[in-house]
Amino acid sequence: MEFDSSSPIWLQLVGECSRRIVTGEWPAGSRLPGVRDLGVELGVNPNTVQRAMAELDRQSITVTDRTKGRFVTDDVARIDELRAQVATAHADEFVRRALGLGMTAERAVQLISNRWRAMEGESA
Amino acid sequence: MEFDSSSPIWLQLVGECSRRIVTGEWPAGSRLPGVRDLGVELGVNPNTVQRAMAELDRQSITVTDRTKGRFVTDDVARIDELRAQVATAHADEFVRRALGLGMTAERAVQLISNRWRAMEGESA
Amino acid sequence: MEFDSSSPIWLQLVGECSRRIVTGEWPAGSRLPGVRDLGVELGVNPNTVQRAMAELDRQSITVTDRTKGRFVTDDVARIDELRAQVATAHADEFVRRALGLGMTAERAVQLISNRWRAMEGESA
Amino acid sequence: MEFDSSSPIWLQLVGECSRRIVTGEWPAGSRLPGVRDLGVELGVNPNTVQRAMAELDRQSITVTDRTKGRFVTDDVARIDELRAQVATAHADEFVRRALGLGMTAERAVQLISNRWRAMEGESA
DNA sequence: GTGGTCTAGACCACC
DNA sequence: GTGGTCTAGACCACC
Repeated sequence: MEFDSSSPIWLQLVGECSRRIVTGEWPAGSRLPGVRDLGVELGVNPNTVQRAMAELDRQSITVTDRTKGRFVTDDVARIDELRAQVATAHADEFVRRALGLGMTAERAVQLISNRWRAMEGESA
Repeated sequence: MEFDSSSPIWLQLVGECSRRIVTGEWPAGSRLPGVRDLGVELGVNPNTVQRAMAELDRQSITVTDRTKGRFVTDDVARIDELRAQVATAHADEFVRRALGLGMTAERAVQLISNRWRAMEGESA
Repeated sequence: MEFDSSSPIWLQLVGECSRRIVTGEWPAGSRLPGVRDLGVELGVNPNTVQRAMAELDRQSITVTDRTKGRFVTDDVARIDELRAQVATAHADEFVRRALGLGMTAERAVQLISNRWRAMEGESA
Repeated sequence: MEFDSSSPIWLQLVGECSRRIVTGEWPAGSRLPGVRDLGVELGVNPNTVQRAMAELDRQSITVTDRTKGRFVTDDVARIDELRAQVATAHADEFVRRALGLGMTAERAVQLISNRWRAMEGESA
């Protein structure tokens, strides 16, 4: 994974883990890798991973059992909520760029529709 | 500017310059900074800038006068075309992510519509 | 190989490689020498060879496998197209010279016919 | 002017001067530049120029008056003959290349015809 | 091993 | 001054 200098690495890690959870890469209720393993995989210090994990716990996205490890929440409503947040963030990024290009809302919606059909066709 | 290792720096420079042109930051017909100045601004070697500029020239996005410098094309139709390409790339990125989140086309379009109203309100 | 200063070496290399391909010296689908070997053979820097090779790739005259090397396209239609381009360039050079000598089209065509018979006889 | 190492420079100079004479750049009967001036213009030693001039004299393409200088022959028949030699050399080069590309005589003649019309149109 | 990228620095043409 | 080219050499990914 690539990090940029626009925000703290631990915050970027929160985003990356959220992405894995809402895409189902890390399913509800599944066990997360340990902080040391994650640190090695992502090339960051375990302490930095720990700080990101603490934030996920705080947001009830993950829960920690001191003896068994850390797990994705099994509260699917919480995951749905997180997925909505992630989706909104993606939408906001697109809208911000489209506004920068001087597009109208109608044109933006039309473009998304067209590209959706095109990309759905590709993968089908 | 931040570069990642997913693609060559010169290609990322092509993208960055295209962005500046289609957003009007570098207007049609305006003079670009010299390759040496751009190199300093972006923290890369002038030769790498040169390689990106050669690609812009090749795509008729810019034109070069060996002695006066390099200029954004004054062919606004070409810039419109480029803007459409950039918009499509942004749309594709959103669609790809939305598909990864398991969204439907209807939901995606609705989300863009909602966020457009929200962000338009912000900037207004 | 001899280079002149009328055009960049990398462009002259594109021409030389095209010539080898359309004459069958480098057959369709065959592997090209590596950029380092070609550099030694032609007496130029491997980077300059690389620049020429990139242009051949861009024009789909060659295709590159990062680990196996670079190959002449096996698309014979593409090679036929290139051969036609090279032939036109040769014809243009002759016509330009003939015009400079004040020849008429009829005389030029007659001369080519006569010389063709003469040279065909030589090689036969 | 560019020289290559395939033949002696004085011989290449003979060719260059012949070219200037048959194209009318140096008209029949006109005075040639001195060997020192030509040496400077072409970047070669005056002795080398002298050797080329001697060959032109020998072929009766030029005539030398010890006191007035060297002149293009005013024998237009000799210039016509030279022009025919130059034209044949150009034709031979084209034919040799066309044979290398595997063309037929018919195709070669047709190509010259087509390109003649195209280039005549351009300059018209 | 293969090709691809980047840097540093020299040199060139053109004005 | 401007951009364009070339070289030398390091380093990378991929296998």
